[in-house]
Amino acid sequence: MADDKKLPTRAEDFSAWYNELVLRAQLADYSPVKGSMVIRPNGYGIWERMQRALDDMFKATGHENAYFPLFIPESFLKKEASHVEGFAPEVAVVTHGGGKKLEEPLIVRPTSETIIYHMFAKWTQSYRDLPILINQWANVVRWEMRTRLFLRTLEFLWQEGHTAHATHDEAEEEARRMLGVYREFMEGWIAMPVITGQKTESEKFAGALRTYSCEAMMQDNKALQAGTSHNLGQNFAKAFELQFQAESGEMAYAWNTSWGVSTRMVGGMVMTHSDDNGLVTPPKLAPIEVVIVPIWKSDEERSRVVEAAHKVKTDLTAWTGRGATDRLRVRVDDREGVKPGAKYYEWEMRGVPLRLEIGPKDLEKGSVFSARRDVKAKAALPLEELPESVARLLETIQQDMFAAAKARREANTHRNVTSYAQFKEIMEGPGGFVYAGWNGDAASEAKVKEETKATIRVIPDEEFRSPEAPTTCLVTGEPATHEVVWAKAY
RNA sequence: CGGGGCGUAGCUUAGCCCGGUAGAGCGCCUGCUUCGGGAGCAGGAGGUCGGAGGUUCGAAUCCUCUCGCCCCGACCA
Repeated sequence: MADDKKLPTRAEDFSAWYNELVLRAQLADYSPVKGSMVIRPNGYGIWERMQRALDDMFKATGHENAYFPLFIPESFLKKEASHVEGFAPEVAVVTHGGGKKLEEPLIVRPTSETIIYHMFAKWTQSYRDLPILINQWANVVRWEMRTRLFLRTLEFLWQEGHTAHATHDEAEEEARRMLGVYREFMEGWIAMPVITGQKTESEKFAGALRTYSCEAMMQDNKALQAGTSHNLGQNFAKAFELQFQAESGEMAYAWNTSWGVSTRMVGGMVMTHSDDNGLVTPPKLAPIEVVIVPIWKSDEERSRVVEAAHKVKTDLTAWTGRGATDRLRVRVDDREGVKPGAKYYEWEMRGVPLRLEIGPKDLEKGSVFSARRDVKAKAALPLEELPESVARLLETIQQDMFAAAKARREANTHRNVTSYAQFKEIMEGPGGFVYAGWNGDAASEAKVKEETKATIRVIPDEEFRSPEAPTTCLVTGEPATHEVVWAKAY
């Protein structure tokens, strides 16, 4: 009986834990259409905070928002050979409109490269029109066979940046810059450490020259690709005749990049930080940072304590120490008929980072009682300078969550793995990230995937590489051309 | 699309084998007492048993068809 109030635990069934948590924390709910979901206010509030932070970062790096339509002529998808090959199986096609069969079917965008570069071509004549730095916030549709809340659904929300440049190097710089922006966001806001690097040929985006990605480790030791940035080269420019006249007078094809992150990050946040009691949200993304629970026995106490609770909320939200527009996000739970303990469990399930309890004893002492969501730590905070101490505590929580996630990743990262037998043991057992040598051959990559389900997540950027580069390929024993990170992935 | 499982109240489900007209827990509503880690008592609302057809005096239960969902595998941010 008490058991149906508890979540399945991560240890006994990670996947059941995740699904149940997403529903119970009211992040999302299943919609009547198989494979799609409703994002509820609790979940959407987190997404909105993600959007705002990222959007500011995109603007700061010179991008502007625009909006391109949902429907794309089917013929557009076919113009770039590897792109159509990559996406055709998962595209939803509209064949009828207004009660009539359409002359040309429309596809529902799985991504917008084709329509965007078609438009860019229309807008570009000279090198003076470049670069074009555009972002759009949109929904996209990919008809997946197997779906999971936030991680893979038929429709999802994302942003896709699309840029056009005069030179390869400029495009390359842009692709790398945005990868850096993603990393900064994931680590600074989601408190989710990531490894950055380049994707192998077999894992790169259909139509790209090179794909870079941010890879995070979830609590089941599986990798989550949390964001990607592509140098598209001139593939789309050629397919859509995106040309410009260079300073020299000659015509040249533009160089493009595209980069995106999605509501999948909400799933990443859940699987990085949450525990068996429910959601744990990093303060910076929490729609509610502080919940105040008043505690009383008699009616007389109730009126005093509830009044004090609202006064504390007012003091906290009026404080401008984080800037006039970044106020503390506070909620008072003064519902009657629900006992304090029940409220604690409820707000813990919903992931509120900090709880303040205010009862008669606290009022006497001139303090409130605080409880952190991320760790079991409780302490009295003096009412004097409460906003400052609350803000400090939230900042500490944010940092501690990042540190804990990073420590967990490191503890489950294996380096100096040279024997394939040892590798198999790791993948069949605890899993995690394995740094190892690779001969650069897609065949050895495919063999490992076939035999262990693990794939090369990324060819890591320099700062993540081992002090001594592996010299032999994990699979074949041949000389290694790269050090790569292997893991099972979502 | 293959293999496995399941549809009974908002949720979890009992009943089905052996037909007799639906019961529980949680949640919800009202009232009183409670309230520093998931409250108690009393009263109450809520179900064409996924849908269609058949067998039968009678179907949640037996038969046929159908729809949907979940899990496992083949595709993927």
